[in-house]
Formats: sequence, C-alpha cells, structure tokens
Amino acid sequence: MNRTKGEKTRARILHSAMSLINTRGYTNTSINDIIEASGVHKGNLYFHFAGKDDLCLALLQEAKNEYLAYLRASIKSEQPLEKINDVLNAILARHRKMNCIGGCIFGNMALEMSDINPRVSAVIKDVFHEWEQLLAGLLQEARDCGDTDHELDPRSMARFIVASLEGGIMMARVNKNEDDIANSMDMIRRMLNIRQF
Amino acid sequence: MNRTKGEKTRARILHSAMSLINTRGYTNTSINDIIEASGVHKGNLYFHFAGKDDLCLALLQEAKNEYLAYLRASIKSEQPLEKINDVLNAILARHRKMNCIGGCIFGNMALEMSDINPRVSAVIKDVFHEWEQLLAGLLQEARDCGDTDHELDPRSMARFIVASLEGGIMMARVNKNEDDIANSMDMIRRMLNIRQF
DNA sequence: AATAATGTACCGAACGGTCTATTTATATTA
DNA sequence: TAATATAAATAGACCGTTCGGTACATTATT
Repeated sequence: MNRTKGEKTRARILHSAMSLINTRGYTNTSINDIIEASGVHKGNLYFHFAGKDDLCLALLQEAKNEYLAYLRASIKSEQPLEKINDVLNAILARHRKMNCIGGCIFGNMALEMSDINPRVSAVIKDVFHEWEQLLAGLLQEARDCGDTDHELDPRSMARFIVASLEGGIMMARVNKNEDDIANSMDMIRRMLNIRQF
Repeated sequence: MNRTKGEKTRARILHSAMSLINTRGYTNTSINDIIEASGVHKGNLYFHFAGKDDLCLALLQEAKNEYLAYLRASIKSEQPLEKINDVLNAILARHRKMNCIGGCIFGNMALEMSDINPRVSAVIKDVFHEWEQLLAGLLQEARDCGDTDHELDPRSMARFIVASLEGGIMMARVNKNEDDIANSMDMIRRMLNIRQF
C-alpha cells in the first residue's frame, strides 16, 4: 500500500488533517494548519485535493472504512452477546488511548456539518447506519438464541446503543473522564444481561 | 424585563446569535452574520459585548438558565417516575418544534469547543451536571418509593439518561428524523418500567 | 520526453476587531 | 418644567490578519 511518493504524501496530509480536525473541528482548522502539521507545501496539498471540502470528504471516507473494519475485527467471541461485548470493549479501548481528547470524529462532524454540508452528512449517516446494522445483526442472533428478551426489537436496541455510546463519548470529552463512556456501556450491558461489570 | 433600549438590543443580538450558532456552529458563524441577522451595526454589537468569545459565553449562560428553568417547569406530575416522564416529553416537544434543525446547543458547543475553549466547556459541563442532578434526584425519589430496581444507582442512571438523550438528539439531527430521540426515550422508559409507550 | 509531484509567491475576500463621530436617553438644576 | 450636562447607545468607516485558493516555475519519477 501507498506505493508511489504521491500516495504517501496524500496519506500524510490526510493523517495530519484528521488529527487536527478531530480535536479542533473542521472550520477551526485551516489549510495552513494542515500544511504546517504535515510538512507539506500548499501547492502540493492542492495537487492532491481539489479543496478543503474535498479533503474533508476523503478524510471521512477513509475514517469510515477504518472504523468499521476496526469494529468488525474486534469480534472474537462465539456467542452473540459476547460479540457485542467485544465491540463495546474495542470502542472503549480506542477512546481510552486518546485520553478523552478528540472524541468521535463522526459525532463531531455530525454536529458541525449536518445542517450545512449534505455531502459530509451523508457519509456520517452511513457510518452510523452501518454501525447500527452491525449491532442489530448481533442482537438478532442473540434473540434467536433466546439470550435476550423477545420483546426487545434488535433494530431499536441497536439504534439506542449507538446513540448512547455517542452521548457517552460526548460526555467523556466534556468531563475529561472516560468513566462516562464506561457508564454508558455498563448500562447497555445491564439491559442485555451481559455479565462482566 | 429588558427595560432599557440597550438591554433590548443586547437581547436581540443574543437571540440572533443563538439561532445562527445553533445551526451553523460557532466558528462558522461570523460577526457580520450576526450583525446582518439582528439588524444591529458593528459598533453597537461591540458596545454590548467585548468580543465574539464574550458574546458566546453570555449566550451560553442565558441558554443554560433558560433550559434548566424549562426542564424544571415541565414537571407537573406527582409520582417521581411520572415526573421523569414529564421531563422527557418536554425535551421531545422542544426538539419537535425545531424540526431536527440545530439540535442541542450544549451538545453542539461541547463537541466544537471542549478541547479548545475551557471557559465555554466549563459552562457546558455545568449544564449537563445540573440536568443530571435533576434526574438523579427524581430517580432517588423513585427508588425510595420502590418504583425502580433497588440495584439501579440513581446517579449512574441519570448520567446514562443525559448521555443517551444527547446521542439521540445527535442522531435525529443527522438523520433528520425525530424518531431517533423518541427511540432513546422509549428505551429509557423501558429501563425504568414507565408505561406509556 | 513526458508526466507526476513539489515549492513559493501571490490573490481577493472575509475575518474579528478598533476608532470616532453622532444620536438618543436620562439625570440635574435653574 | 424647560434647559442643560452627562452618560448610554448607535452608526459606519477603517485596519491588520488570516482565510481558502491560484499560478507557475521547478524538481523527481517513469
């Protein structure tokens, strides 16, 4: 991967931009900030990307692919409820590594862009939808096994899990305390009767 | 209230700024935007506010007071669990009126500013904390009455409710569908055994 | 030789903010 | 109560900086 010199430069720009935008926000991150952080010169950046919006979209696409792959790769158990637990643990680990800085780039961009930039919000919508479907599939499995309450709709519960995780990530970022994420997860486990807390 | 001409102007500026910032975000809203929307001239705005940051802080303080007062005023039932239900209904009604535009200004600002502006994030932290305490008090009441599971910690549950509501509001804004808020509320009611859904 | 990639100077527009003249409201006092 | 002094409030031109973006020459790669 990243064979040519240009591809490496492109990746370097995306990586720097991602890091900056995740903590400072999109509008509050300037092209000059990205240039400085990545060590790339302006003309070079505009050779690889048509503009700031284009860069942002490319960044989100890559983040989306990486994130969903990460979640899927985290599933290692056999039983469906344990699979869900694997996903929760993977998410917590990811944010623990960041020390409550940056939070979730999709949630951040969602609130910054969803009433402004339709192309961006379409990608965000996609990420949340696929994340939700991943969980809904596992919840359906669990229900079929009789591991969860039969009256609990897998799709509704999956929606709720994504929402309360995003909320927990938001609170953790505000309070600078990862316990907010853990608390959401504990409550989700409680609802699903997942022992481990 | 708003006796003098100056106070009216100040309020008008705050109102316009609030509306703009809530939908476009803080950084993406310019002083000129606010001037244009409020019909006030630049020198006039800078007579009432020291700068953009100061305006933002004043705006958040007012939004905080208004929001908490709104939540407290929404409680009309007698039983603690029904009081919680009152609060949920009030929140849903508020967002329904906005047609999924803007979302929650505290959540928005939280994700835009919490790693950048400590003074802003202190106010946000405060709002969420007071909101949480309001719910925690009601949950404690409910527990004392034996209306909820005795093993359910009121503070943890309150934190979880706030987080999952904020997450639901985020999802509703992205998906342009208020069902995401309602779904979070249904799940919360489910956890608390509140009939009405 | 041709194309991919990079370096730098430069641009107009928009940014937050300042300055000062002017108008409007309020308090004082003859 | 009418005139006046004082402060509150408003208008709008102006400023330096930063913004996203462009032009174009130069250097690497194939």
